[in-house]
Amino acid sequence: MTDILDDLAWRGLITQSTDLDDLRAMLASGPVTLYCGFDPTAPSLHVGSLMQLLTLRRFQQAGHRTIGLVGGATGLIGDPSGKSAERTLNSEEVVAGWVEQIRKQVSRFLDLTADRGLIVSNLDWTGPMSAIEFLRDIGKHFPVNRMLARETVKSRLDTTGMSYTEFSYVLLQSLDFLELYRRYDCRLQTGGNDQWGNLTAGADLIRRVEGGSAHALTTPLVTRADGTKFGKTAGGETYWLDPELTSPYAFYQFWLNADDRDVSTYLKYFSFRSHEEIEELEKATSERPAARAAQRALAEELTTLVHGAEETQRVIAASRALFGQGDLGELDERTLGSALAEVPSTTVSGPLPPVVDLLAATGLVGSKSEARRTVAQGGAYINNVKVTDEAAVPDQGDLLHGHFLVLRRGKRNIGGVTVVSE
RNA sequence: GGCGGGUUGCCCGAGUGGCCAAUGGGAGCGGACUGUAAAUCCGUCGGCUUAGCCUACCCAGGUUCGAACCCUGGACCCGCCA
Repeated sequence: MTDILDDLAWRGLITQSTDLDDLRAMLASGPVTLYCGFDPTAPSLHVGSLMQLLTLRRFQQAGHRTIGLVGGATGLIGDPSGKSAERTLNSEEVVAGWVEQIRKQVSRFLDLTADRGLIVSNLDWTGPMSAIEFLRDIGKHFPVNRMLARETVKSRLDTTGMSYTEFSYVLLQSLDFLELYRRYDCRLQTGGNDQWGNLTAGADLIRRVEGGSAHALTTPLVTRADGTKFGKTAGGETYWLDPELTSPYAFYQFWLNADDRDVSTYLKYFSFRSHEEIEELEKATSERPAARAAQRALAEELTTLVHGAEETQRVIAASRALFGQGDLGELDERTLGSALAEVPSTTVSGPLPPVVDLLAATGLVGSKSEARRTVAQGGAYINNVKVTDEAAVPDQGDLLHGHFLVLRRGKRNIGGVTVVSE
């Protein structure tokens, strides 16, 4: 088996780590228990969290024991890392609901059989703890002058300020590491690079309290060549892992549309393909970028990982059908119907409404005004035929197989209309 | 506590009684070029039952034929002094 650290390093997945030689020796001497935490700050994890999930998975595949921690407690407090302003607290009920969602998602990526991996919530040990206990046993090990020197705190002191609640966050996360060290002999915590301070604080606490040695390892912040935020739509919406929040089709398209300049980096970060296969794909990208072999491979692999093989085949088929060069009318009814089931759609019964209304109904545009504008600018299509009249109304003859319309806005936003009998 | 400044569309920011749905920039969107890529250029950018109407310039009142712009009260933010 290749050394896990060598693999991570090759993939560019190590940004910072505590004593690498020591960590390497530890990992080489036998299975190590490690963990990574996921705070319930939303009902779902997103593509950014994926990197952490997959890193845990890599460790697990290398024979180590992984713990996925769900932040039932920390999610109630709010991590100030990387945040420029105080966040509003979410209610306990809301967070409790999210904990369950996140727990399910994390479980998907880990092998939880035979003690190879487990899922915990930090509320289990933080909940029963008294304030006095917390302040005496944990707080005592955190000198305020050192806390104030932390980048997260410093930047906020000069600007928007920070509540005691968020100020204390690092203590809770450190307590988690200590607790997992005690319970499971957990020796390593991984996380995004913005977590470095939180991770090392935990390792320090373990040293102070237990005299033990524990490590921290961070992964890079994922960037995009065009400078926009990774994992967000152009409009700023997040790509979630939950199929209810981001459809598998949209998820697949997200990866498929990766910039040529980024795709090789993403393959290394996110794919489980071998180094050789990845190098092959890199070569393919530089030789025939238009074929987007790397993007296709990446999109297929990750969609499979997150949404399953079956769903992935459906979205690939849908993408192929809808973006194909051929006539949409030549697709058989079943293929077309399934393809449209994957994209934003609407159903109508009764007389067909104007194109403008249909565009708005599918969500392809935000308003009818926008729909009119799109038509006026020549960016609206029905069944791949440009719509030139703002008042256009499709007729029965436009319906494919008697009940489908394929709407398109711009180059790559496709929606569907299904006509049902009343 | 005292004095002063500010709050405008997704963001930044101009506008100080009618010509303002509101200059300009950014983001977004569409087009051209391509490869469902990038860069570039062009266009567009509150909503609607679209020659018109409705809603909007922190909130609530008022003055006026007419207010984002004037007056009164309120909320929030930011400087300087203490």
